[in-house]
Amino acid sequence: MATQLPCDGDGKCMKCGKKPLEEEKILCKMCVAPWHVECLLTRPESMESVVQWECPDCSDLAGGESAAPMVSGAAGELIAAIRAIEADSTLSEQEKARRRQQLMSGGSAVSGGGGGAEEREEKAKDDNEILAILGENMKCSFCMQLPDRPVTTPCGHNFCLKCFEKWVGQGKKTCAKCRELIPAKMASQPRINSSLVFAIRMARTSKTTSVDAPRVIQYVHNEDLPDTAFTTERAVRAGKANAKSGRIFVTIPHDHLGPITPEYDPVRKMGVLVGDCWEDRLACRQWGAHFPHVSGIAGQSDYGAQSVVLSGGYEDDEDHGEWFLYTGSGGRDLSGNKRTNKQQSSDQKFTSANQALRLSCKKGYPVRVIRSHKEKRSNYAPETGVRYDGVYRIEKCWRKKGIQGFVVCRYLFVRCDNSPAPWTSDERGDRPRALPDVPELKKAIDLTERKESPHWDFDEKEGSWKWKKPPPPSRSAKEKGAGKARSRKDSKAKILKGLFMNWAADWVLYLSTFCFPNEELHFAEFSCLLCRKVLTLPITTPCAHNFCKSCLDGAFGGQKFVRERHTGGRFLRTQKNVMKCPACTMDLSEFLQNAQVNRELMGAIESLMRKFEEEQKAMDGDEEENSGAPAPNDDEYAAAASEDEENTMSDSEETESKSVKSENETGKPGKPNTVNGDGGDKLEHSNTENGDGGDKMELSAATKRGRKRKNAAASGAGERTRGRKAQRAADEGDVSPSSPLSVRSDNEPE
DNA sequence: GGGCCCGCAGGG
DNA sequence: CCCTGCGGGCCC
Repeated sequence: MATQLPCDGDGKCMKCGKKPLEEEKILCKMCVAPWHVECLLTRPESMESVVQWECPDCSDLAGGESAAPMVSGAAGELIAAIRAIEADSTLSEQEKARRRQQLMSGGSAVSGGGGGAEEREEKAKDDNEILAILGENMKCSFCMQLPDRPVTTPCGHNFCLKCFEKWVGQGKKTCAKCRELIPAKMASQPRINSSLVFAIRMARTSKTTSVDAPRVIQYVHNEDLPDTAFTTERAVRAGKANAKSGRIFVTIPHDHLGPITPEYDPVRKMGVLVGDCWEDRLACRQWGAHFPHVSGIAGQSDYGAQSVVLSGGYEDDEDHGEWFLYTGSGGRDLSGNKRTNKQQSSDQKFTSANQALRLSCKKGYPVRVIRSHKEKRSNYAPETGVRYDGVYRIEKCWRKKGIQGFVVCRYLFVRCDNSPAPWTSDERGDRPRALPDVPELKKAIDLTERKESPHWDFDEKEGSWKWKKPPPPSRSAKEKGAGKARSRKDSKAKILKGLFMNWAADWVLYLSTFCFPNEELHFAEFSCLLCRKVLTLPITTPCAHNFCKSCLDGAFGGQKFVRERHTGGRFLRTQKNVMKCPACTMDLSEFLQNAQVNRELMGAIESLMRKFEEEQKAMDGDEEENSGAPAPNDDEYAAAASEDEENTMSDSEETESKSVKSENETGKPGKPNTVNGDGGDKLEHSNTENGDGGDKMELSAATKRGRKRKNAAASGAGERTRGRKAQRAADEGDVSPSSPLSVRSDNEPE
């Protein structure tokens, strides 16, 4: 087994030497050491396994098969001690973490503790301790509070964004705490440190939740998935410049306004949560947050706008987090087959997308807002990828002369979401706020303000934002169903290729497409809400959530149903231990005392499973028996070439049945294609890596007429210029000249 | 890091 | 059908 190494004290990966971002690191649950995910031979497969992840050193030691060479005897003892903490079922996860850390930093492990009487107080004390520790280490040196919108200097000191900006604004160039020089870039473009936001928020939540019901339970989940690599089983699809979109996971109609709530989310059953991140626009699209692939505005001029992306495409944009000024689209010269152009060349008007935004302004509709890492001038943009930041209302819109001298449409967006923004450690969402002062309004032309009362508004009684007037009915005929979006025309192999059958969502998609096309299959019935895989020994709670028995056992590992209490000599009545359903707030302690496996459900699943296996076997036959080792780059699951409905001429003959050969050329040094090293004996969750080698991406077979632009001819050869990659491939003799790109088919290449 | 290119998706 | 578009990979 190749040696694997963690990150060193400076945060540098000892394997590749790079300094991974926070989100590219994973912490071992045993020794709390950070590891660079990219350099791991085997990556965790799911969120759950991220939380439960053990580094190669610790797991090697545990397995006892081959002790990792760099773990000394002393370290072995340390790990044993950590294991003891880990095994102590009387400790909360938090307490375990605390003790692990104590151990790592040289303190001695606190012995188990009997879990009895003062548990609650003890816990509260711990939580305060966490807050205290947090406060010590990262108080803003200016206001001496836990930083609001924390920014972190390279020297590792934390400040409120506002305080920091003030400091820098005074011309200071060194860290207020250690006098280390602040790099100019950081000084001018500080970014919110989201890990810190998370840490502060967690500390605050744990403090409040120890007393009462968790208010921000959604945030726990939410923050569970900011890392693009692990957010969802399929969201990680490596984006390709010209790729087709993957399947849409949510069931909202295309013109859905407002937040995407759980009922539209058969996969996670959570909806799209504020703070959800994706690697790119394609993945974001798959969750319905913003459908257009390139366009920054989703909307229809006579209906309203669904969403916008802040991506730095227009220099007039101005981002203040809770509110921002957005620029309309258009006014640019896109000739020469361009999709974007930094240069304005004409005035923008309130038409199409711009008009859609204006309509949403007038009606007071909520607009979903996505921020992209490409927006470099904003403090609030994510470091990587794109992020859903909740809904905003457009309070005013107008036109003005933009920076480049042409008139642009302007929109004042103000946040109005029930969940706090990703950059605050608030526990609550927005309250109605006064409109900001916008100096440029003085020079506004065509100012539009809302006259009627807004459809989406704050309900004082409920203390939350909601539809005060019903949203306009969807006009979108087809709803994107997670299961139904696929047509029967798709080859089974093609679908299967992208799926991982342990995941109930994928499994249900497969079943509902091929085995039970006429049945309504739901995700929930088959998936464990904890492991998200197909239920084994399912238990259905009174609140109608399903879990594997083992997962549920694990969730409440060893907790007692009642607590004995006594003060001094007096015994008090035993107190019920509250055991909340992992999916909602219902107390399951009663139920769990006699929880029974849902035999009927199990039977149903088993028979479905049988059916599935039959289908699969049949298919394996068709596919000439090639399902052995899951080679990361295998092409055998290639798909029927064209499924383009819009292609009226069935020119599939033109799409030669040729697969681009992939001898696993390992790509260029910079980009490891196949991380999965040894395939191992179990199926890898390999869709992240495997489809990734550019040539192997499935692309639409027929290339349509090239784009007919006014002066398209000026762009080059009279006939459509072939893509460079195709050109290169052709040069290598891999692709016949008539076939544009890697066309794939069910057949093996001759 | 800037420029070029182009399949896709959606509006009208 | 035609037009537009705050992408993203790749080459220079």
